[in-house]
Amino acid sequence: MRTYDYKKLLKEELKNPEFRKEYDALAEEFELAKEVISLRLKAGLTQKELAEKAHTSQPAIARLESGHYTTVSMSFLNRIGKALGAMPEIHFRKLKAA
Amino acid sequence: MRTYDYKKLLKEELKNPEFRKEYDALAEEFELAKEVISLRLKAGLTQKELAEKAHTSQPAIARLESGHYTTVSMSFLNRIGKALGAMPEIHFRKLKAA
DNA sequence: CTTAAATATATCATTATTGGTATATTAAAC
DNA sequence: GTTTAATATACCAATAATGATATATTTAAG
Repeated sequence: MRTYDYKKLLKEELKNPEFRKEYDALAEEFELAKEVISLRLKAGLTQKELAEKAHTSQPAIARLESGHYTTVSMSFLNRIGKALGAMPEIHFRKLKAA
Repeated sequence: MRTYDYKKLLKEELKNPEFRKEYDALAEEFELAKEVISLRLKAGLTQKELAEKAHTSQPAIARLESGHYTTVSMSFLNRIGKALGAMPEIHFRKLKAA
């Protein structure tokens, strides 16, 4: 059985310039996935553990963290947020005129 | 047939302290609805017109603007955003420890 | 290497969201 | 008052998102 300390792990990994660069380079559209992953790791939770807290399944968390969240509902995000001690906020950002 | 100038209308209405107060007093959870309404009015669109641009129905817009968006999907918001020249952004805001 | 935990992918049933339509309500113009 | 446009509400069918499960892959420990 592995013993993880994700909090420490992420912290250490972010000190690594290469890891940091790749971490930050993820496209804008994956911001939410990044946030979920980051919050989950900081809370020291595995996907399975978060899934249990949010009353969902590990595969559902994996789907969310994969970054394909164009097909995600606010109610789902609300449950995830609650399990992570956070709340989702949505705002529309104006784009430059076409 | 009424002729509206929503841009002007909202601007004028927001000058009214009472209107302004009520407008701002809407709960945090209605932020998104407020944004949609504001963006739509600034674009000079009716619910029906926005619905057509977003390939949805006027009642669906009304539902969104009513503020009950815990049951709204990102794909729906993406379409609305596109029609309004904006894009939805989601972030998790950390809550104080329970 | 083996083993075990964590994460990712796939499939299908169930449930939630949205579409479509009708109609009610509100508000403005006349 | 009437008429018309805009918005809101209600209902059910169609569709999309999620649940549930199984399994594959990745990663780390030994």
